Amino acid sequence: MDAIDLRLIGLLRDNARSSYAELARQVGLSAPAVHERVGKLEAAGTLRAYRAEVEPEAIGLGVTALIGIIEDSGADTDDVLAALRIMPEIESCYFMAGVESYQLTVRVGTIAELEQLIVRINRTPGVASTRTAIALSTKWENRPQPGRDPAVG
Amino acid sequence: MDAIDLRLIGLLRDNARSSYAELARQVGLSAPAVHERVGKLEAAGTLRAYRAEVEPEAIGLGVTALIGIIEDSGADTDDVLAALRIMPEIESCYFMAGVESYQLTVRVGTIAELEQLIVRINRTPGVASTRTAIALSTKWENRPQPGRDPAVG
DNA sequence: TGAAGCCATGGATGCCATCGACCTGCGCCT
DNA sequence: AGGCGCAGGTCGATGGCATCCATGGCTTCA
Repeated sequence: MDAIDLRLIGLLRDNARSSYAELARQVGLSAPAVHERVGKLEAAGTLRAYRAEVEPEAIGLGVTALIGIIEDSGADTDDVLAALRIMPEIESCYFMAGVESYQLTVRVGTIAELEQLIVRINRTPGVASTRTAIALSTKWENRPQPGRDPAVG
Repeated sequence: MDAIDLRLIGLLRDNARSSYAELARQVGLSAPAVHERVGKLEAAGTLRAYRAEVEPEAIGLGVTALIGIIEDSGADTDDVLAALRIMPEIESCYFMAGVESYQLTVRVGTIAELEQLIVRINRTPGVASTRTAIALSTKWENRPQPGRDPAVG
């Protein structure tokens, strides 16, 4: 992980469909060298995936909400997590410090679907209560931040 | 926007670096046809960007937190937003219904940096108070959800 | 029923991914 | 000090891919 790797990561975060030739021009190496570096970053798990970012409204997912979950005192966290994992509407799931054990980002088509989702989560064994906040608008999402050398950090 | 477009979007959300030839095989069309469809989806803004998903720890961003912001009663929302926008640590920013006007996802390297960021946000004119919750672990993030035809939704 | 437009097909062409061979600089061992 | 081995680079070749263009079919609307 050196400065060139960080630049490659930055370039791929800006445009994951860049060709290796293009990346090579940008960082001043040959295409095979870039190919090998990117392959190693993928193998190391640093580059996890390449994803298209889609306008949610265009695919019928116009409602975004954040849901906090308070667990029952005796809840089995693994069971709760497994139940959450199979709900496709849950885009992100963080295990949090604080009263609310989980914080979810969810995406559905309509307020009615959001209601059904909340009911389903509340019925999940181990879930004591939920707190939902609806996003009126998304100012920005998943904005890439320039990486730093973790050794320096 | 038909079923094939939705499948193309799904394939690109799973792997944004798929070649057009590969996409064509998956959906049963020719490569030029896929090329044209994807181009139109990009032009329409449905496909916004292609991004590499990076392990945050590997680029020195191991601390994730969610911050809620309560605005001053007389705050100019545009000014607050502009101040937030120039903070690179803020990965996502939603304008919310409820007491907390904004909900942020932030990513920093250390708890000390998180503290500095919170101070900076609290000092921003128009910000009355903030509430921060730290993510102990990320169960999953940005999991793609199968799209639906928005006309049906 | 006819015409027009949209869209897929198939071929051609130049660029790209990718493999193998070789080179170079550095650290280590003798 | 000198040579060995390795990590990581360039170069060249080749097969596949992106992309443009001309052609032809299907649908839709008058």
